[in-house]
Amino acid sequence: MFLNNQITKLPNNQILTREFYDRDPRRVARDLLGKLLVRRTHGALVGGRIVEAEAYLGESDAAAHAAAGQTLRNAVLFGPPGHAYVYFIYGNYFCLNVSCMPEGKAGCVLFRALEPLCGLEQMAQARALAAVPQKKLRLLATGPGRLTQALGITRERDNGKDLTTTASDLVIVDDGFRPKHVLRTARIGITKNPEQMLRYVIDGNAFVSR
DNA sequence: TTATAGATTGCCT
DNA sequence: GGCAATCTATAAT
Repeated sequence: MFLNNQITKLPNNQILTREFYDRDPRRVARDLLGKLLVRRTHGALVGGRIVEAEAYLGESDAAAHAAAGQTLRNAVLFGPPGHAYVYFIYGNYFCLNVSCMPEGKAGCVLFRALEPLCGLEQMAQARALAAVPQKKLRLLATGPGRLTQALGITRERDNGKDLTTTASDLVIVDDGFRPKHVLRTARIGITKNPEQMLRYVIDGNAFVSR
């Protein structure tokens, strides 16, 4: 069902604009569900549909990197909206966020899972998987660490990148898809401020983590 | 200068 | 279901 739904073209006019991200991260996270996150390198498209995302707020949110104020590491969060914030976690993985809110105000959305739609081979290769077994498609880009690995996202390569320009090789586009039902749950893996319902998932989608 | 916790994953029992 | 691996930012000595 996924393989015969592959994407071959990405019209530039469907790239989400800076205004889209210039809002409360909770609204942005909700609206990012169903959009496409795609890496385009020498003509090839690699990516899929966003099915899970988490909102991180500013100083009021103890779980957010911005909670302690601006540092060298989290500076992107305080910059203009629509830029990639990539950080290294647990000595092994990168996590991809997009900055929200106007310049000077922190806030972001963490991408947690994709439904793979294009470049499955490249993703499998990037994930060091020998093949793409139908039963294990979830292993390609479900989970924030797997997602970044599948798209080759690193801090050096992508941190601070503007995701709203046609020149960017990493973009988020609207192909018209609208999720039927969205669920809100607690965020995963955090210890501070765990009770807030800031994780957004497409209800019933098989590529949501857990 | 040293210690520790962390927005995870994969392998172990 | 439990836990080690591994790097970095930040807190503690």
